[in-house]
Amino acid sequence: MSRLKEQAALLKAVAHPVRLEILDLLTHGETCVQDAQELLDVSQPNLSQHLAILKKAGLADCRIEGPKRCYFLCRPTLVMNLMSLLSMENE
Amino acid sequence: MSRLKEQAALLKAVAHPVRLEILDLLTHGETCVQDAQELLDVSQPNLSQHLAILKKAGLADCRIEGPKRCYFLCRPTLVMNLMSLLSMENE
DNA sequence: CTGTTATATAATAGAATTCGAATATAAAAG
DNA sequence: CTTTTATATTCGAATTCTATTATATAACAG
Repeated sequence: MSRLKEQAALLKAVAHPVRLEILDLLTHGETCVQDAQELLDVSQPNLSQHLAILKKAGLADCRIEGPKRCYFLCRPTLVMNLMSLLSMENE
Repeated sequence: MSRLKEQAALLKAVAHPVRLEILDLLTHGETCVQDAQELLDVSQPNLSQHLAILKKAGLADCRIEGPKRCYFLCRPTLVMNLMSLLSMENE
């Protein structure tokens, strides 16, 4: 049952349109917040909040590079498989 | 972007431990509410609510059989693939 | 009809999510 | 130092989710 809770928590972290978009971005490679913001039409604080949620869920992490944070996927295969599942019209 | 919202909505419907358990049950075949309740440790009204959420998300539907409702998966392949993704420890 | 079984719906209260606004931090530039 | 750039954190209000309780509906039995 705690297994189910973990799985549900993971799904909850993904279950948001902006976070899906972030994850999709990250499948194309490491991205810093600034670059993501230009592509995503979200405010900077809100983007930070979403990134924090993904990080907490163990899906993303970041590397510090000067004043920038470069985010990347921790479980790229999982994310990519999930995305491809979602993108199938039927089944 | 509305595509993303739809995908997020689908994930949200799945992102709950009880609903994950229900979906898992349904992968084993059609199940009536009564039988599900015995296996799931949820109250009858709560179970009905969760089933309604899955139905609304287009993941499940039911067949009326006398006083019983037999629930089944509308997109079994999607659900099964999702479950198997979630059950992998890494990746 | 009346009661019983199986399920759904409505109402509510409390918890959690969401986003915007303001503020904080930390690195680098000057 | 002071300012600027890049990002994070905090707070609060609005919304949404969740579970419980109570009530409703629908089919069937007697």
